[in-house]
Amino acid sequence: MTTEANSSLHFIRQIVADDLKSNKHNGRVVTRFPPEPNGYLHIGHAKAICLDFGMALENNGECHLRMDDTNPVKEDVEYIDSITADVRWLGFDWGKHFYFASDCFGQMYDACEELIRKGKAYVCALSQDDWKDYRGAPPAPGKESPWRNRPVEESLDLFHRMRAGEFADGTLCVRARIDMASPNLHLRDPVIYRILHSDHPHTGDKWCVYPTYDFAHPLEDAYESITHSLCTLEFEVHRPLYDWVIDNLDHLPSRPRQYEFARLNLTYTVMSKRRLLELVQEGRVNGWDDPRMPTICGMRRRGYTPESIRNFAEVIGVTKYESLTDVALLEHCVRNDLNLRAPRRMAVLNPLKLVIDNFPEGQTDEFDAVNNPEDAAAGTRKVKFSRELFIERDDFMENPPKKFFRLAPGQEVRLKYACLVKCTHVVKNDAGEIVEVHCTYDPASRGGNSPDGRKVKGTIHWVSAPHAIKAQVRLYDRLFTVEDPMAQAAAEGKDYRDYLNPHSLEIVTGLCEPALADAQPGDRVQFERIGYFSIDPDAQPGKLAINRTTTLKDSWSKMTEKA
RNA sequence: UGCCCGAUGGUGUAAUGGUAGCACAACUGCCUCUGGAGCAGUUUGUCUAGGUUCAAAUCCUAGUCGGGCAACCA
Repeated sequence: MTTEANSSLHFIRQIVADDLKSNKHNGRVVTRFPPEPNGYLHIGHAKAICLDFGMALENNGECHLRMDDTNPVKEDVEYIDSITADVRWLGFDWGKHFYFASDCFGQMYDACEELIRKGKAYVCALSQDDWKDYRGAPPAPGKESPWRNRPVEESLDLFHRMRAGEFADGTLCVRARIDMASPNLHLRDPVIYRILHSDHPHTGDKWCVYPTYDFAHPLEDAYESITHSLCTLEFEVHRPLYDWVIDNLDHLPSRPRQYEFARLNLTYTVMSKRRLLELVQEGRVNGWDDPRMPTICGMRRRGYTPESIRNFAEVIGVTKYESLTDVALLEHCVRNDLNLRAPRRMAVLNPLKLVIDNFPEGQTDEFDAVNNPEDAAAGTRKVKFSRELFIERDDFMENPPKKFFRLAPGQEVRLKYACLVKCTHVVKNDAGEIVEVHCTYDPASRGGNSPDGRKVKGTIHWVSAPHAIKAQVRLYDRLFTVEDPMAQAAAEGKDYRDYLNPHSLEIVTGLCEPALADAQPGDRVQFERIGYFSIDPDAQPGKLAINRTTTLKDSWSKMTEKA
């Protein structure tokens, strides 16, 4: 699919273009996507991935995939595989540039030593609580740590012994010696190395001291010769520290720059790793890849295509303004994509029996059905037809309003691809519910044409009762009932979970045309007049499970809602 | 509160001192063997006040509002 966006020159593209023009990095563009392996990737990450890889792709550069694993307490190998799989699925290739920040722990340790030797860092023994007092609150300057002027040799010795495991967690740390009076708190002697007696998912028990993000990140970027280090807005105030680290170390292979853009927020969902983790752990959803989750694996399972997500990332743009994007835009992107590629099938999700009284019992007919009206190459298929069919309960009304074009007593309708039928009467059960609709068909209308050119406004889908196959169909809807669950919760003094949509998943047994029997997990189809669906990996041979990706636009339901 | 960042229709964005445009959403109409898709059209916008300029969404100043930071998280 071609991108529908006009690929605007957003500010990051502008910066890269300018740098290329001024030959700032000798014509190179090297970016990186640096996830911390402590959670699953979501649509917000997809935006960042598309940006990071996109800038490289557009400029003949390279984009590295780097596990930012500097905190063993929070990270787990479990996440590494899912992250690489998700990035790959989105369609990006990091080539040989797959890195771990932890592979550079040795160099970072040396860099920290260099700072100490230069008198630009020191080992501090202040407790975390005391440190808070010393750092001070914004308007007033902080107080210097009593260890700030510790002799270099002593700091060096302590640092070595920290590494040797002589001290307990939190007893000592290394701080950069910057400026306790800075209005930017991040410059008031920030911690750059801390003691963590914790096995690391990647380096095992090799280390018990670990660099903090603020120290490690600029170094990782420099070691990999990153030219444009793109991150989200909350790191803006960290940039002076990022630059300080780069500026105060010798022999760094490159001089990377950090640029910040606004993260993605989407309506009717939450995006923070912590919230998503809660939803999973509390069983509010069925795992990280629950199709209601905004995770990449969830969206994949829901039936989203990588193309639609990439296109979405392009359409929403890149700015420094924190906004809330309407999920309708995402849905538009997937419809737009699937409309062109998803084969059409017929399925009835809320069945009502339809009997054609003038069609011989036990006889079967067969009609040609178009697989995709948007793609002639998709060809046609045969659909079986018989005296007893199922139609959608919504497609029949005993007492229809004026503009109801579907089936009603005395009204004629087209059974898609098959023939015209006219309703003669209905059969009800003791409770007064309609259990059967009886029709007669016009034998001259084979294939669904009206031989005398009479107008038949309604066309409905159907399945042949004896030929239909059952499927568990999962109808997914938005996870929350309000646009911004976090903001609403804060405003109303509630919890975001209070706004979980109790109808975000409805499971029904659908009756599908026989062609669905061949469907494989991951296949996407459009059920005519209903929506786009994807075969779930849960599907067993003969036991289909199907997820609704999104509904089709439905102007009839819009009319009835208004009435 | 101090520092940093930002503000263009309902939403997301473009306009790089020179006609405020695009997409989504909404609404009309046309068309249709998906009330889908498609086509045509309509409605709605530069936070406020000053200034610079022939000309300001754009530059300057002040204000207002919103976001971020104040973990030995990232």
